[in-house]
Amino acid sequence: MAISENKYTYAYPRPAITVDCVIFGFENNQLKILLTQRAIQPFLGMWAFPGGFIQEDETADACARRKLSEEAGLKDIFLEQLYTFSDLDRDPRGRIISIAYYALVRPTAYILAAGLDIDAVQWFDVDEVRDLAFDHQHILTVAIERLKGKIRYQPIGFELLPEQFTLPDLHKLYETILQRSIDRGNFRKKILGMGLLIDHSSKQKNRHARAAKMYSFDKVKYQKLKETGFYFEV
Amino acid sequence: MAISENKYTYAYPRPAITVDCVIFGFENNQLKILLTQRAIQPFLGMWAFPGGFIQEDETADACARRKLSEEAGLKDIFLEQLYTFSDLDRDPRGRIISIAYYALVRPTAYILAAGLDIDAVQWFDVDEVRDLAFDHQHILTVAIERLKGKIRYQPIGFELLPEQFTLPDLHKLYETILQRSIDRGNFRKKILGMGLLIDHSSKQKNRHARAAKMYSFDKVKYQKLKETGFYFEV
DNA sequence: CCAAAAGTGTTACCGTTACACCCATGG
DNA sequence: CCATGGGTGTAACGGTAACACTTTTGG
Repeated sequence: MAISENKYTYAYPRPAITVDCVIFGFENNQLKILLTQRAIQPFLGMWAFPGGFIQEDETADACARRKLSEEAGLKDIFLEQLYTFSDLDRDPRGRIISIAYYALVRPTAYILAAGLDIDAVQWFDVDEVRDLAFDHQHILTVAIERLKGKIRYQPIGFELLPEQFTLPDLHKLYETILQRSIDRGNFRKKILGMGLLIDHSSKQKNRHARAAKMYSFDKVKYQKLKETGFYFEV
Repeated sequence: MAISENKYTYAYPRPAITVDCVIFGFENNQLKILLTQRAIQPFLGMWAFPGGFIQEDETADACARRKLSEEAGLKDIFLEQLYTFSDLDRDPRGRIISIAYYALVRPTAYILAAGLDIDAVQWFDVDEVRDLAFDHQHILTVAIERLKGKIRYQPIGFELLPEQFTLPDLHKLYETILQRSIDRGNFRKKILGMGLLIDHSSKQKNRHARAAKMYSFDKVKYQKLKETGFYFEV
C-alpha cells in the first residue's frame, strides 16, 4: 500500500471498527437469514453478514441502517444491537472489532440488491448455514440465542410476519424459533387474551381445510399497556 | 501535539475505542456504584466509571478486567458486556466509541486503590449520583435497567452478597433493586424451593431479634440443573 | 362423506398471593 | 414481658397444561 494513502495518523494504535447485521426472516415455516457473498479478500467467495467499516460521522446504529440499505435494499425494519465482538484473531487483516446488530424483516420487505464488494445476496435456512466468513458462525449462534430469549417476553415475533397474519401462522413461528411444540388451543387463548390483536374479518384460504382469520398486532395499544406495567409474555 | 508522537497511520479515519465499567455493589440495603474522580481533562475533577482506551493486543473483556484491576483493585468478579455507545458527541476529544461493561462485586472485594490519571475512588448510592462525566449518566440508566431485568431470571444477585448470607439479606437485595416490596414468606418458599441454597448451620446474630440462618448459593448444582432445562426465576 | 386444519370448551393441577400465626432473641 | 424481626402454615385464586370436541373447507 502506498504511503500517500495513509492519511490518518494517531499517537496510539487504533483498532478498526465494523458493523455487522444478522438479518432474520421467516418463510415456509423456516427461520431464514440473509447473507452476502464476498467479492473481495479476505474470505473471497464465502458468505457473510452484510456489514462494513463505520464512518467517522455516523453512529453504529446509523451505520447498520446504511449497510442494510446499501447491501440488502432494506429500510425501516426492526434493528437492535446484539453484542460487540473483539477477539484478536477474528479478522485476518488485523485488529478489527465488530459491533453486531440483528434485524427482523417481513416477507414483503424482501427487495434484494447486491452492492459494492458483493457478488450476491441470498436467503438461507438458518440451520443449513455453515462455514461463514470471519467469526460470523459464532455471531449467528449468539443472535439465535438472543432471538429465542427475546421473542418470549417482547412482541418482536410480529416483525417477522406480514402486517396481517393468522393465528396458525404466529403459532408456527413460535414453535419454529423456540424449537418445541406448543399446545394450539392454549397458545390461542394466551395471545387473544392479551387483547392486542386487531381482528380483520377477512380470511386466508386454505387448500383442504377451514379458512383462518386474519389479525394484526396493535402496536399503539401495546405501548399504552406497557406504560401501565403490562408485560408481554408467551 | 508533536508530529513525532503520531506514529500510527491508516488509510481511513478510525474512531478511538474505550471500555467503561459500571461496578455495582450492595451495602446497608443500598445499591451502590463505584466511581473514579478524573485527574485529567476533559471533565477534570468530575466522577466517571473506571475505564480507558483499549490496547491493540487485548480483547474488550480483557481490557475491562485490566481496568477493574488497575483503577479499582478488583479481581475475579462477575463481569458482562452491557452495550456499545457510539453517539458522535459523547466525548469532547472527538470520535470515541465506548464498549460498556457492568460488574457485580461482593462487600469483601472492596479493596480500593486509586490509579493513574485518577484522584480518588469511591462508592456512591446509586440514586444520589448526578452530573457524571461524558454520557456516563445515560450508561448508568442502561446498566440499572439491565440489572433489574437480569436479576429476575438469572442468579446474579448472589454476586452482590458475601459468600454466606441470610434469606432476609437476599430478600432486601431483591426489594431494593426491583424497587418494590416482595412478600417475605413467598420469597423464602420460592428461593428455598429451588433447592439451590446450601444450609450452613451457623447463624447471624441480630440486635433485638431472632438470629437468621446462613446460606450460600450452590453454583455447581445450578449449572447441572440449567443443563437439564431448569430456569432460575424470582 | 372424509381428511385436514381452524377454532372452542372442559377439567385437573400447580404455583402464586395474601395473609395469619408462631418462634427466638435481647432489653 | 414486650418489641423486633425470623420462620412457618394455609386457604383462595388464577393461570397453565392436557385433552377432547366442534366447525369449516375442498376434494
